[in-house]
Amino acid sequence: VEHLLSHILQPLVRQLESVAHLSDEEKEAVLSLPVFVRRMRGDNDIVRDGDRPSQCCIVLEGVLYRYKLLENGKRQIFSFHVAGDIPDLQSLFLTEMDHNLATVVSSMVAFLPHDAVRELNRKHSRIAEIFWRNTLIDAAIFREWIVNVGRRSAYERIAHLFCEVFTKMQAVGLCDGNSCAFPITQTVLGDALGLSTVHVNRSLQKLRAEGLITLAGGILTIDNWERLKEAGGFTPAYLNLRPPSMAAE
Amino acid sequence: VEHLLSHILQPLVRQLESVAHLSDEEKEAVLSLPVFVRRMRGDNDIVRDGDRPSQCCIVLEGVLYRYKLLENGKRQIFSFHVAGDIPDLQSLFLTEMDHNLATVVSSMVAFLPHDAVRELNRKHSRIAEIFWRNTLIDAAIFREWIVNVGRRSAYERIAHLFCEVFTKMQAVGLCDGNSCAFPITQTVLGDALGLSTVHVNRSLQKLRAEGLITLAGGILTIDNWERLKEAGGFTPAYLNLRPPSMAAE
DNA sequence: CGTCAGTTTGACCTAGTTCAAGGCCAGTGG
DNA sequence: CCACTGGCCTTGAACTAGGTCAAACTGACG
Repeated sequence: VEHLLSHILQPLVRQLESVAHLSDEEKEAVLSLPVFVRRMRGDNDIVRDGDRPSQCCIVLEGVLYRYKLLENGKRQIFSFHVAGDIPDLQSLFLTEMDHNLATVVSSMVAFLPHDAVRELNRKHSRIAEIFWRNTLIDAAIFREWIVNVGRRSAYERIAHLFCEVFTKMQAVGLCDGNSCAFPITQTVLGDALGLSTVHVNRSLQKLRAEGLITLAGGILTIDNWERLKEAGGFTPAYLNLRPPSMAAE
Repeated sequence: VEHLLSHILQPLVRQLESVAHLSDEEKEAVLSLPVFVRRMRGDNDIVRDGDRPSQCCIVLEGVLYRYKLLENGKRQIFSFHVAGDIPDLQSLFLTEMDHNLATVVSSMVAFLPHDAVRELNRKHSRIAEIFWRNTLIDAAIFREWIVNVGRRSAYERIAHLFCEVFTKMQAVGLCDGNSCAFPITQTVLGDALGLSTVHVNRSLQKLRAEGLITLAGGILTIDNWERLKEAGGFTPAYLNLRPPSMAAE
């Protein structure tokens, strides 16, 4: 078991376990996927709108994000991804990318051929189900993102995003107490929330002034979880995480 | 073949064929799914946030929509569904609903037990793939919806939504020339686009004044497709429709 | 003919944008 | 060791897209 814990794809297993139970055999199967690992500098596209990738990628370290660019130069971001996530699993069945995938900061990424995933799915229908489930959770997060951008104020949007990111990271063991890495500039934050940088800045200050969070040096600290949750109208059900007790097992 | 064309689930087959090819055997398998059909009045919930449905539903006629309600009473809609759509296929793997599904107008809905879908998936892995693919397209539409709400003006948002709805309906043969049914009130439109009713009204008038569309009596007519597309920044790639030539076959 | 749901209009208001300028590092190169 | 970048964050002032409230209008339907 020792070698499993130190395996390079361990973050993937941890992520899968945050939403479903895996047998030892299934873990073994996942870990033996043939991947090609690459470190990438920050702010770099990995896959672009219009590409037809033949592999999907797994975040091992760092942060990725997905976005679209409009004709007028505006950018909309619709997800952030941390260690263990497979941000472009959808490319397995949607041949042409309809958006871009890029690094926020320097990251380690594993590339996994579609064929290998397909074979894994064929052999382990349970894993295929979990992958499918993962893409469905992705969609559930998009739905909530729509609510966030469509119906919440700037202040609420930011609070909500912080809750979501923190909860997801906690589920895969990437938090340290009530802090987690959050190396995201205010400009990027604005593009994720449909806001201008200036207004993100001001709303952020309000969040700080009210003692809900601390955000500095790329570290987000939740100073008052209850009030932050309330401010963002956050309810974690849509993330479909296993209850912590089960996840612990 | 005659009985196939008049089969009650024919709209489902047509929808599946708009995104993937189906063999005769596969069509037969889909059509023989055991469903329970029900007509529902307009503006009625079918499944609610928090429910744990054991079936999913297929629109046979009419229009459904999915939405969430916020604590403060605001509503955000994130999709409309027409004949052939399976709006809550995700409930197959996400046990608890994170949103509501309701009728816009009086509609005919077929209910399909999860067990039957699972069995179909097991027997026909190609169909399972197509279903998966369908949920991925759902997610792609959500992504574009985020862009719409996050980064486009009211005028652009409405134009974009019209393009999307029209294109989707055309793909399943629900348009009549450059017109299609669009029995959606301005209030509902506002909740879909993150706008107030008043502002939807004014933007709509602009769209009309410029001769891009006609919308009256629940019928949407596209008067200038090119300019409407441009106004909404619409590019249909994300819908992952098969090219019309293939779909025709 | 009244009612009810939906649309339209007007007037006023505010959350958020835009533009432009400073401030604050951390890193680089002399 | 210091000056000089170049990101990023912060601030201020003016502006505008869109929201809110409230009333009038329209048409369908019993």
